[in-house]
Amino acid sequence: MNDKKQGILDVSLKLFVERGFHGTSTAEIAKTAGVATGTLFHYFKTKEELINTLYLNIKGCMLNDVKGNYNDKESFKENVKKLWLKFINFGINNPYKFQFILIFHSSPYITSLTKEQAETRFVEVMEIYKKGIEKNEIKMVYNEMVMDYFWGNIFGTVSHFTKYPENLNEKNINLAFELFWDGISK
Amino acid sequence: MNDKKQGILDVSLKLFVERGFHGTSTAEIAKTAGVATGTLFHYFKTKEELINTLYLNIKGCMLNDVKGNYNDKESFKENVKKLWLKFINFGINNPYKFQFILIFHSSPYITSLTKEQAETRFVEVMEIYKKGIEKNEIKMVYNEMVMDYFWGNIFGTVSHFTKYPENLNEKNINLAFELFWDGISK
Amino acid sequence: MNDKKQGILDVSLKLFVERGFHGTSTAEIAKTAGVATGTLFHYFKTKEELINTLYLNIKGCMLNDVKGNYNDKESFKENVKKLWLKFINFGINNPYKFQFILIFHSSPYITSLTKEQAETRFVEVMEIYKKGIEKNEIKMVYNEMVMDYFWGNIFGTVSHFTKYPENLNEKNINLAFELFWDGISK
Amino acid sequence: MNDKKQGILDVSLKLFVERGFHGTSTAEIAKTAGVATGTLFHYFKTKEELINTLYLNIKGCMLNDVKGNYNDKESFKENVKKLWLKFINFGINNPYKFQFILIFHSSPYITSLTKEQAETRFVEVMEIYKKGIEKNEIKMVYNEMVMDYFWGNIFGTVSHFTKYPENLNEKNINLAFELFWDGISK
DNA sequence: CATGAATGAGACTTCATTCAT
DNA sequence: TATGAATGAAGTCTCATTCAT
Repeated sequence: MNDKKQGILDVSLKLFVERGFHGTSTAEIAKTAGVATGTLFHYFKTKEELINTLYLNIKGCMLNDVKGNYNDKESFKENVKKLWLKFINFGINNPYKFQFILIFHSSPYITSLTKEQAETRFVEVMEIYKKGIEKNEIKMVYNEMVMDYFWGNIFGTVSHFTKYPENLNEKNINLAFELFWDGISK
Repeated sequence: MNDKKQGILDVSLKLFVERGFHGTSTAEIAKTAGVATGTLFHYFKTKEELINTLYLNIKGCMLNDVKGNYNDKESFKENVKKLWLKFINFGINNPYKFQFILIFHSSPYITSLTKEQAETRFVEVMEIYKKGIEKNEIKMVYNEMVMDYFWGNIFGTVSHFTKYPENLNEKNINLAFELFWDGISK
Repeated sequence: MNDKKQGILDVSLKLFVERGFHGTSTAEIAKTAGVATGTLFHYFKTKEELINTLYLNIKGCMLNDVKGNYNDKESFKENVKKLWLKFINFGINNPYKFQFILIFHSSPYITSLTKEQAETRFVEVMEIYKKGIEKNEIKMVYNEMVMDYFWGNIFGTVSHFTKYPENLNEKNINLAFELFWDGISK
Repeated sequence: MNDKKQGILDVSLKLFVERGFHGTSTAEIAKTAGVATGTLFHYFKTKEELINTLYLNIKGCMLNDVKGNYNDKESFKENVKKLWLKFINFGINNPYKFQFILIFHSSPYITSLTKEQAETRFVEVMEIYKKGIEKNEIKMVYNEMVMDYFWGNIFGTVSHFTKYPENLNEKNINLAFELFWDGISK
């Protein structure tokens, strides 16, 4: 992707998270990115197109960081932990992107088309839990509740280590995972 | 509190949650509340004072719904469950207020003074967990992590039942609590 | 005159001079005067009526301070000096009133009716210069030019002693008068 | 300078003089200048920046019209008369600019920085009077009083010829100068 | 007489977007 | 591609004035 286009996206991420959609002006995005306002509108027809592109971009980033196949040679718990860790790491290493997803997940500026596009590829990532039920390793809880338990925990854990970076170490990460695991495991 | 003032606050809650701070105009708040724009600014010097007042109000509501003393005649788990349930019920019965807290908890429009005022009274509510550690019923996890585990779970659980209201029944609530409890309990 | 009414007028004078007509709100006048906004409008139907009343008041003050009969026992110069001094003293002792007259003399908020009412009584004060021409003591200059020479000098002299109050003493006042007198006298 | 920017300044001068700072809306300035409101704020960040720029502009105009070197081949009186005339001509030919300076000279909208910038270059223009004292041609009056006598007279004289343009001719101008000259000369 | 809540027009300013260069 | 001057609708907030108490 073009340097200027990418620059605009990078700057937008930071500003949209810090000040919200309407709180960030296209003029400021352009200025911070070091381009003219006209240039911004050359790459993105409207401000909404910009934020929708950004949303897809970021969800794509997260997906890349998080995807991976189930490894039959390891235990189910190991497999779940790997996935959990990838999400946690993504959140810790990309706080702006993580926040962005949280904030704009249910915002009216992201069109339903965009949300749909972003969602489809995630479903397969979550298939892993079906294995857990098959293998009788996790509680008999319906899918949607597992998902929301998972997300709530990811959210809480990432928030925690972002707020208290001094607590971030392997021991505490493992501790946090145990809280999560003991919740869903049988 | 005055009728008109309260009307403005009620309308603001809905609109701020649905469209964000900058996405909601004072003109629209006033119009929806059935008062003149001047009246809004008669009660709140600025839009920021309005949202800060609203924030304190809503945190106050939540606190009222949630507070209560530890009952020594019941088990520790029972006590925790009661607190957890109060939060969940608050979230389910007041989805706008719950969302509002989530969205504006870390927004730049809420001053640090406001946040401070809102926070102080919450600390004591959470003291309950100290009992759990004393009684050796919950895992040896430091305070802040328990809190964030708790909040993440509340967030995930309320989100779940708000998204799928058809799943809301006693059985599922109990299920959700067991996920939470098995996570922190020894 | 009523205490509250007078208070409003006093406060208005100061604020109108410092911030201009539109720069001063009726709310601020009322607040500074220690009355409710409604009270202000009880005494003055509109903001314009207030400033017009004030204008007439102040011109009246100046006239009172300045009037006096020609004394045939003293020289013409003595008579002129007395008049000149009265104006200078009025300006120095009432800087706000003096400024107010300067500023609002040609403003659109003062109606022509008000100006007319204020002007009529001043004409006779100035009749003194006719004596000077009769007595052949001042230059053959037409009336309007004498008036404007006089006013320009009053303005310059008062401005001077207001800006540099440390220079205000009898010697310098006399000096200033000599500058004036040597200009018009033959 | 840009056409539109200059147009805005020209219109502002007229309106600020006729209706005052707060009495003139930016919308009206823009409309009268034939530009959009946004354009006004493209060139001037705020209404105050506009009036400050205007003030510096106008003081610069006056300075240009008025400056000139002392000519040793002519008498001191001739030199003073030339300076005096330049001010009078400026005032008569540019009544709006002259009024503007009078009105906004001591207004709170003009920042002290602006006033300072405008003042510095004027001091040297006035140095001429030092020659008069050296040459023993003018009265022994301290500097500041000469300046204020001068300004008062300029003000009075310009006001006069602006009010009564039918009196404006060489004879009356000379007459007015004699009033001034006889005042300060020995 | 006195109050101050309530009004809505209008003030200053910002902003997404366009278009000639 | 890239620019930034220009636009005018819309935003926040102020203000003179009214009126029920």
